[in-house]
Amino acid sequence: MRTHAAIDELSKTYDAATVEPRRYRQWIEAGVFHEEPDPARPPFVISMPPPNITGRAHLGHGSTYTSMDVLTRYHRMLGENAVWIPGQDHAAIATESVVVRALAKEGQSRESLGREKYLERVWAWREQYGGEINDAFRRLGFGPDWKRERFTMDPALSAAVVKVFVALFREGLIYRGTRLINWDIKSQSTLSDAEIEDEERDGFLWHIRYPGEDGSFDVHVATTRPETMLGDTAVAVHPDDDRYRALVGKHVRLPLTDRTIPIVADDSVERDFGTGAVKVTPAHDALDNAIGERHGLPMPSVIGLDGKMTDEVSPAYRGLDRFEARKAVVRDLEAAGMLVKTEPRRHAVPISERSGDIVEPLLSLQWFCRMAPLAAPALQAHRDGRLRFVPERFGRTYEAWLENIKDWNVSRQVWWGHQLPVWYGPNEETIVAETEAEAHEVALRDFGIAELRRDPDTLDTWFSSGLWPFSILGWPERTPELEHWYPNSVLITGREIIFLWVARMMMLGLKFVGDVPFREVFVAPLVFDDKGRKMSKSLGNAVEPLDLVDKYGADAVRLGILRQMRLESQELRFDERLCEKARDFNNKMWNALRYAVSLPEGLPRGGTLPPPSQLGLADKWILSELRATVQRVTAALDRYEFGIAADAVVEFVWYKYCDWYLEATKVPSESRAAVLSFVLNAAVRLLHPIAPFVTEEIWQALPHDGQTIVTASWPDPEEIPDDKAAAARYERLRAAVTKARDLRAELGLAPREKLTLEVPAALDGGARALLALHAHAEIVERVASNGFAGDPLEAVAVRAPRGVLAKRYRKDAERLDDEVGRLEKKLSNEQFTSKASPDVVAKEREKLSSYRSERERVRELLRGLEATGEGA
RNA sequence: GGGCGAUUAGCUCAGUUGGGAGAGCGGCACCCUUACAAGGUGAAGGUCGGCGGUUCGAGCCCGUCAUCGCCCA
Repeated sequence: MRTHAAIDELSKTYDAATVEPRRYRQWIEAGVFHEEPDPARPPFVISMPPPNITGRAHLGHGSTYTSMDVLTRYHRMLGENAVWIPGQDHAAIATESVVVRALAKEGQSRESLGREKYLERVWAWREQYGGEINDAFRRLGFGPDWKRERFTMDPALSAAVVKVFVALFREGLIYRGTRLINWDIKSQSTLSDAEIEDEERDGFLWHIRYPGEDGSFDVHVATTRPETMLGDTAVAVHPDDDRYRALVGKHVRLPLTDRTIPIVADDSVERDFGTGAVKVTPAHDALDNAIGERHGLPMPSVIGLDGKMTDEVSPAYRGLDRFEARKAVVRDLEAAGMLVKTEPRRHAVPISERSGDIVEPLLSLQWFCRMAPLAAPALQAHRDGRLRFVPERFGRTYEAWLENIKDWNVSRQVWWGHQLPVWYGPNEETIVAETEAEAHEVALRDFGIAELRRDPDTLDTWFSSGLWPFSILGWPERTPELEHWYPNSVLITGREIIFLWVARMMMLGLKFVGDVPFREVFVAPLVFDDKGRKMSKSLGNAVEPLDLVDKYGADAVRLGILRQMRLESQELRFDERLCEKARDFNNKMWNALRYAVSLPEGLPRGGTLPPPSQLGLADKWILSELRATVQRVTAALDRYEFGIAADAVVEFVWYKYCDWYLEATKVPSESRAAVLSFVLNAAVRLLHPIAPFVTEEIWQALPHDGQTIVTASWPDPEEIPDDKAAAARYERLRAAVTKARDLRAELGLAPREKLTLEVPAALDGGARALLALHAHAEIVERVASNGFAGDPLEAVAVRAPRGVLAKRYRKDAERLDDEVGRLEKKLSNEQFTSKASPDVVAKEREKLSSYRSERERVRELLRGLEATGEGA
């Protein structure tokens, strides 16, 4: 396919808004993102972390999801069997709260509708709004294999969930029990740690006196939650704390109750907190619960699921809301003379991300998954290198979590999700089965009962996402997809879900498929605003990526963000100016295309270069630079260094290709059209994974092979000529030009006025033409400096009034004196020459001699000035 | 309290195994030079957070302190 557009057919500025939707449509119609498993090619597979159906595109997707798109596109161009599998997460709690809120506006509720009608309603909601984020992804140019899109609630994926649950139950890894969990009172469900955010809030630290049972001592404890004292069952101190050593084993009277509680010694107590003695409320605090477990303490629940005080407390507080109870307790403690003091204190309060309510830790009968047996293989996989984190340090985070793993509360009091495959008989007989029919069979066989009710709870959303890398490939069937694409090549995610998600996929993948779900985990940086604050809805500083796409185009948003990405940095500071700059760059590249197609001789067919004998100095230089750029970009992408890769292309295209090579071709040559076209074609392929649209548009307008740049091949550095001597010579020419431009300003010459350059007679015509062009100069021969032995380019000088030149040369000479002096001193240092590596010493000697000869040149020019006394 | 990361020009960031610091933006000067003003050319701007150590030599390695951020408890 070839298109030779005349320059006036191409708009003067690149118009992303019209190009992007058109190109995306073409890609979809051509099916370029779809792959079938092909054992003949190496696989490259990424499972898209499924966004919530309630989710919206945010800038975080700019770094993580763009990285996935870039890698998939890059590996596709390398000829691999590259696929990026998309999908969505049903997001139980988030979706439920959205739908319940909508129902509330109609005066309805889950219960008033009934489970079946309610679920229909949620599905309808999903149909209507669940696709929004995919539309956003398309606008961002993402190219996953849409035909393979999966949803965690798809029948096949739901069946996988049930299968895993039943298998884990039968192995004794899933059990039902009463444990401390995070309770969201407003949404009436348990929460995972990830759904809780600690927020600093103003409160008080109340110091309470617990009198000794025998009246011989008092113990003071401090708390930010005085209402929980009604559920205290001990006071704990550190075993090595001399202040309390004698009291351990004694009892104190718990104020406002008729109970006495023991003083226990426990290592976990912080001696420096408050008085060093802490109240222990095992039913309402995680640390206290652990102490309670260790010491076999009773665990009365004093706050109920409704947030009100339970029957465990005295009638005076019973039924009070937890915050009213706090006031009442403080008031009564004060009246009883048990309140020692009250000090204002800012402290962390756990807030439900879903409801905004203060989370209540409490004891509840729930389903749990025993994690230790699953964690051991996951830990081992990392230790023996089957799993690798990039950057590596996140591997330590992963290990630390697995080493201290706790059982996982998998049940949620939500209706939207995977309902537990659990049935109960009239006497709480518990049956776990893959289907209702099987449950009845088992019930009849094992318990002789026919009447069953199903557990209304659903599974934690992370349970189904933990199966994601293999459930989307068809597990438990041994599909070709599963055979060829598992393990995935890499997982890309943010560090905040290493525990919740990454570790669980590892554990479940190893357990059920028998291998790691992915070989590498790339942890992408979080996106911060330009002031270094984390972007969040609550701060109101989140930037809407689609607004940016409207303003600058998707390519510019992607390029702008990726240029900021660095491997070791945890934060990506976003500034809209980055997108603006990237848009400018796209336009620059676009105009390079306009220039190329406007050459009167036209662009040659086919992508081949003329033989080296027909290449000029500038041609050889730009080709060497291109080759180095290909190597740099390839190496960077292989190391997940997206910022380095993007920078390398931009620097090459803008500051080498456009600023110098393109200018150089304004001296007509036989080779220029072929080289311009070859280099730009390769450059847009290098950039295509990062900026897919503009590169396609340019590639299509250049001579090319194939239907689309999406499936074009990655540039091969071995096919690009590399003439180091020629490249070095062009660098000398560039240096001469830059020097000449320096003097322009001092001469007060306008850019359009011509400079005069004096060159040695020995300088070849090709170099003269390039000098004249780049420096906008007239070339005259200077007879004076014919004795110069080096490259005549080094003897190029500007003709200017004696005073101006003398000033300039003296400044240069001074600088060179400094350099020469520095190196002479260094090289005369016995310590340096004997201890530094011979390599380095040789390099320094070389530098010295080049500075010396440069200084010689300058001195010669100065002498020449003084001898002739000539001006201009 | 424990762990991790950052600190380089006014701002955002580069700086490859240690061999006298770079880019972009902003500000300044000059230019609409026919690919591009979403552009070009040039000049200015830095005790590389502080202190100490290793080394012939430290932005880079080690220690320590300070400030900021993230994670865990």
